[in-house]
Amino acid sequence: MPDIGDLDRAILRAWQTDARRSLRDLAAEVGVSATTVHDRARALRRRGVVRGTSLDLDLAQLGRGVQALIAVRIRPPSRSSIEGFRDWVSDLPETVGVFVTSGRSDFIVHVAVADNDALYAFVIDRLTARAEIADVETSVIYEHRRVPPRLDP
Amino acid sequence: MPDIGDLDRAILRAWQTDARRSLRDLAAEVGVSATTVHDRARALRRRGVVRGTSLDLDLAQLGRGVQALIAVRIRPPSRSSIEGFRDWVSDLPETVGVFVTSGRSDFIVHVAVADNDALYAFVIDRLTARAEIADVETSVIYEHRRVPPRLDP
DNA sequence: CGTGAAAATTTGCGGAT
DNA sequence: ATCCGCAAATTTTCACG
Repeated sequence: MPDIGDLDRAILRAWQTDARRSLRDLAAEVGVSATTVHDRARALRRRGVVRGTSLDLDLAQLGRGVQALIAVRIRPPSRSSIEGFRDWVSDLPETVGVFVTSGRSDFIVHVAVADNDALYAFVIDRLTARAEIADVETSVIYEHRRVPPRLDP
Repeated sequence: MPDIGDLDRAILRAWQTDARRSLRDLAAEVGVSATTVHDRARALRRRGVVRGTSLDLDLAQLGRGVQALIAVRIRPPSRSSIEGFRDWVSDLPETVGVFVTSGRSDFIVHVAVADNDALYAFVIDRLTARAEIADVETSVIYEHRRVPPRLDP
């Protein structure tokens, strides 16, 4: 588990602000050549440090103005139940994220739906159709901020 | 609030799989010219449908192998308390996401730290230093999946 | 890690439907 | 209002030192 290099960190820090920034731009910011950034970026991808690049979308403008976190408790909390539910819920069209957690609940499911009616329907029609669900608790999201992870040198 | 067009949806659907895909590539997949994709992509950015592009990082490889969701209850839950805490917690180096929610808690804070000791220190040293915190409940994240929002035609 | 050159992409402009 | 072709500017990519 060798620590990641300082140059890689600097590249990621600059790259993180905009996944589409040009290598040339990144190179100028971190003070190396574009080729070096190219090589490092490729290596970071290959090693899986950079898993991919994604779009930050305004879901409200895409017809899904209501988001919620739904805490779910599964019974029994066995591997097969956990993995089965995880895979099933990941593929629902409403789901935008799934956390498998310790504590009061086994899952926190992050969903985005059209409106409150759709949220209610999701919880009482789709979720509770699964026999392994022991308990559900819904929290509406008023605001959600993603914070770019701070990468200190 | 006019609904977004079918072409825009198709572009976003293709673009979403990799924010760095070339316009040419996207154009080939959706069946229009690269210029059109360019124009649409720019318009989507300008309108804020696409807020930005981000890197999907493996935080474990960056020395932050433990993630958690921390439910926080604030007293009083007034606008100034809520916004004050939100802004403060957003800027902590451990924070990678902040949800402002209804329900049992006012916030769900998503953090990534080096190890369990760092998590414990974060909760009992940093968080509870804020006078407005009434209650905290920590859930360790065993697994976290981000799901690209499904954009149906 | 860098240089240099070739290949590919992005981007602005004008024009067609 | 939408979409495309074209060509210049820029960026990515690779062989080599």
